[in-house]
Amino acid sequence: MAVDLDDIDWAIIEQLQQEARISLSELGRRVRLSASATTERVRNLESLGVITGYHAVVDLTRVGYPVLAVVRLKYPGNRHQPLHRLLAERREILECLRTTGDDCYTLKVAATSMAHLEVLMGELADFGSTTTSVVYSQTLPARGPARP
Amino acid sequence: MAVDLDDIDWAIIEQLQQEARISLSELGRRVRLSASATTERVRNLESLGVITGYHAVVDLTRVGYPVLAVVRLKYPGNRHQPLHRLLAERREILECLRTTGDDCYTLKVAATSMAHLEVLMGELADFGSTTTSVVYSQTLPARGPARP
DNA sequence: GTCTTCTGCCGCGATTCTCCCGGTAGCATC
DNA sequence: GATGCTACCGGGAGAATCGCGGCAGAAGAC
Repeated sequence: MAVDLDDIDWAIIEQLQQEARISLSELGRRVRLSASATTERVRNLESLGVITGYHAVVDLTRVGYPVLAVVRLKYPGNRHQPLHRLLAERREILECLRTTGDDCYTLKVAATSMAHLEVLMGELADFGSTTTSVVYSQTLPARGPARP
Repeated sequence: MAVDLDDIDWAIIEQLQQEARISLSELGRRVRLSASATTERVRNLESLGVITGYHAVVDLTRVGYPVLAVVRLKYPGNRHQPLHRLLAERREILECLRTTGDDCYTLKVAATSMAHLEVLMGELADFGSTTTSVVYSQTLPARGPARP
């Protein structure tokens, strides 16, 4: 499952984690490789599934979602289909992790207001008992892994 | 704080959330605008702080971090500096949210093995009591917000 | 030793994109 | 109707991308 990556691969990954929109020639300059060799490396990392995508990140508050919450969902049954349907419909749910422990799922939810959050919590409560924590701040800007 | 965005801005945001490395001309084609107008809009979204960055996402397993965990940290004191230092040093900590409720912080941690996770948990336990849940799977690929 | 194959890199030319500019349509304001 | 303003378009210089052939070094066969 794990792919082995040399220093240059890691340098490429670090750069693209930070600034995904730099040109391949600029990236090549930074990792000291020609543009064509860099292109080949990047394509390779993509097709190996090491790099899974490139995403713009937006400021949730500035686009109208000032409320962010972490929800833990304790889900008694085994019937996961309806939850999956909700995840697909409700774009306010930004992330959903299935975990060990008492709380089967941990979700990250964005809301336009506390009233909106209340509505979303109502929908989630259909599936089991929830524990909600509102986020004060992102202490860390989300980031990717470094070389082990 | 919130910026008001029209349909075209949202179309641009949606496209760049999905595929951040498309060219500005291609983006322009998709949102039915000339390349130069598109460029101007994107620059504007960046300088308004709506778009905060572009990041490559990697497959954690394929780069050597097969273990992902969500850690809740109950932090009794008020002295947050040491934790901030740990966050800066330890790149295995991918995300850190400060939240309401009993557990002051919620972290996302990547580890190379359970043994490695154990070490990381030991370091976090210095700050307070922790609750760790290992992640089975990401039910949802992390995504950004849609138009409210 | 040397022949073959393979891998990773480079350089080149055709196409495409980016960047910066001036120009213009629409819409207020005076 | 003159003036500014905003958002857009088009054009041209320069840069980036893409696909190709070619080359150096390593590995393996004999």
